[in-house]
Amino acid sequence: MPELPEVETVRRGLAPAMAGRRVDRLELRRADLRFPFPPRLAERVSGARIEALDRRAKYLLFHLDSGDTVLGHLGMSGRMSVVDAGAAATPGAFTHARATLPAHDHVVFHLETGAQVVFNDPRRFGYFDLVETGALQTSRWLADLGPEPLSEAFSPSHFASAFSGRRGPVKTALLDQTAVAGLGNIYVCEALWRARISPRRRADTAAAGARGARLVAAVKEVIAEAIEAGGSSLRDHAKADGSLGYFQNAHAVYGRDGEPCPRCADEVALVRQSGRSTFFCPTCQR
DNA sequence: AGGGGGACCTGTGCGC
DNA sequence: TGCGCACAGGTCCCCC
Repeated sequence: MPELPEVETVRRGLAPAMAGRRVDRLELRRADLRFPFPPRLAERVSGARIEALDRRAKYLLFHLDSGDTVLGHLGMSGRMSVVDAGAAATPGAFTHARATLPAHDHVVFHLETGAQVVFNDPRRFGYFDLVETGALQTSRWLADLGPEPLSEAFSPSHFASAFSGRRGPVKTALLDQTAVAGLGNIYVCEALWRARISPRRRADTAAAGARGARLVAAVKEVIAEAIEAGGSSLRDHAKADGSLGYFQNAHAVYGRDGEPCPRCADEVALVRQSGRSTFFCPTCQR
């Protein structure tokens, strides 16, 4: 599920249920996810009020009135769903409303309203940490991130200098979160297609001059449109209420190998770069 | 420093 | 119908 647009979609879905609410109890149903939970996490969150929900790159940030922030990452298969007070009171409705296996419900925020926010993650690549809000930007999670793609800081000049001297393929470089943060496999493939740049092109030449400006613009467009669409729902739901995003219908190349390129009608190709699938049109991406 | 590969997990879909 | 393999939206760590 989770690249920046999916995480932003989750944030928007959770905010009405969580912002301004007190957490009666944080329930941890196992000792760890990808990493061990920080010491006394449940005690330090239970009883605190969530002042605001924020997002940085693919991280969810739950700012507490205690001065701490819960930082969460969804990994590959993590999702967060709101189960409202009525449904939570009815065991059958509880699981039915979310269409996920309760076996992988690892963390539950029990809110003062009676609503529950459930973190479900079959693969357990997701994780939570607790960081002093004032130290967030320098924390190990956020310190090295590049700018948000939709910010002015992600400009052609920033991009060109961030990739200067990088001779590896631009596809791989874009997945590295230090030049621009929040992109993953789907949106990198889609942005390169829009910019008509080959994923195999050297990063430094892809990010320079007119090409670089095209790529920056393409990244911004793709990310903005995907957020607007509620993200991409590939094999499960993206949204906090269990409904589907629909940006997957707008994918030009991702997951469409063998289909005609929407621009030139030649066949979309699938190659492997650094162990990950890359979809692109070899004819109109150069 | 940059780049590649393996590791971490479970679920699913496909070919035989 | 069943089995085994490849693959999945991420990123961390080790190695060259």
